[in-house]
Amino acid sequence: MTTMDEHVEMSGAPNLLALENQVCFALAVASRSVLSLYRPVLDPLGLTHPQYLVMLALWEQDPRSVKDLGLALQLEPATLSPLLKRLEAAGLVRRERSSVDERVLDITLTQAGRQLRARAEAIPATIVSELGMSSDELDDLRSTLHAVIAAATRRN
Amino acid sequence: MTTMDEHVEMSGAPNLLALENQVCFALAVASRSVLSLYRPVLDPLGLTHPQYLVMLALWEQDPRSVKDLGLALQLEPATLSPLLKRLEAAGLVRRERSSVDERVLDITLTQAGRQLRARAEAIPATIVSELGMSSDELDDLRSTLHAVIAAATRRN
DNA sequence: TCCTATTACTTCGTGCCATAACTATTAGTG
DNA sequence: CACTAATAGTTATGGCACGAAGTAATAGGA
Repeated sequence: MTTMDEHVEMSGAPNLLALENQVCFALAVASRSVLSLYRPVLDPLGLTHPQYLVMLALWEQDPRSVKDLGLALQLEPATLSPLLKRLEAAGLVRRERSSVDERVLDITLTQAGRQLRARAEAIPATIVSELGMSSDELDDLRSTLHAVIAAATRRN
Repeated sequence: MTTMDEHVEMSGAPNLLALENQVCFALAVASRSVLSLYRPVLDPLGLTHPQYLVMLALWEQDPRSVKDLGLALQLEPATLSPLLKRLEAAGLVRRERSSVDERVLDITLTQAGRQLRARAEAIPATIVSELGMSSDELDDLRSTLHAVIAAATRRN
């Protein structure tokens, strides 16, 4: 038997190439549509969503190297490099070569960067309320997503 | 009580700003990591993942307008416009103004575009096998994602 | 009919994302 | 010690994504 929302042809054979049956499509749309909820919330803080994630990582630990941030956020250094320059231009972080290893760039929060955390505290609740989903549903979603991430990066 | 994979502080209060607790982060990483599985599979077809989704939409129905594709794929016309030009340059689609309404651009599959479908048939199974998740898990994931999409776009 | 509003698409600017090629520094080995 | 390999980050290129502004065509109302 097939699940309730799988698109099935008249013949009874599921169309494997039907857009609605693609998990990748659902993932892409879900990601874009949820992220778009953050735009109006992050705009007043002067952050994009990826920048917000970098700030979350730095609020957990600081300073951190570019490589370390890349591991935490699953982003290439080539993506982080210009992003961190924008955060520096916004006055939220400092970018300084490590004195013990000149290859490493220490990303440190500025005073303004640390203070921004207080304004960010309200964001998760705002988004959850806009989504209108229960914590149980969200917990379920998050653990399902973690399973997919594990599956997709197993052989990485 | 809290769920198994939620990050909780020593104090017992969950850190709402912890990276690992963010659904948006899990969504972004899951989307990127699953999409990255498609790259080596789509490369031989000369398609990027968004281009593949457009082809899926056109294989379901053709011709379609840019607006129609945008509704089906949840993409802005400003995103589709250059993407469709690249598909045209690749010889997969034709871009022609509708004769009944000159504002509308009819996107039509070329012979090569229709023929590409045969080579794409194998893709879903390939990806599912690489992911190594059961159909039940994938069905569950897809319906969960559809619920999130509905929640996030409710007020669109 | 004319004039305005709407619609469909395009263009522009900014930012994200990945791969590849490059520079500089450090580590490891003979 | 010198030479090579490995590591950290940057830059370049191509493509995706969105908002805002613009153009052309159509629809609707006075």
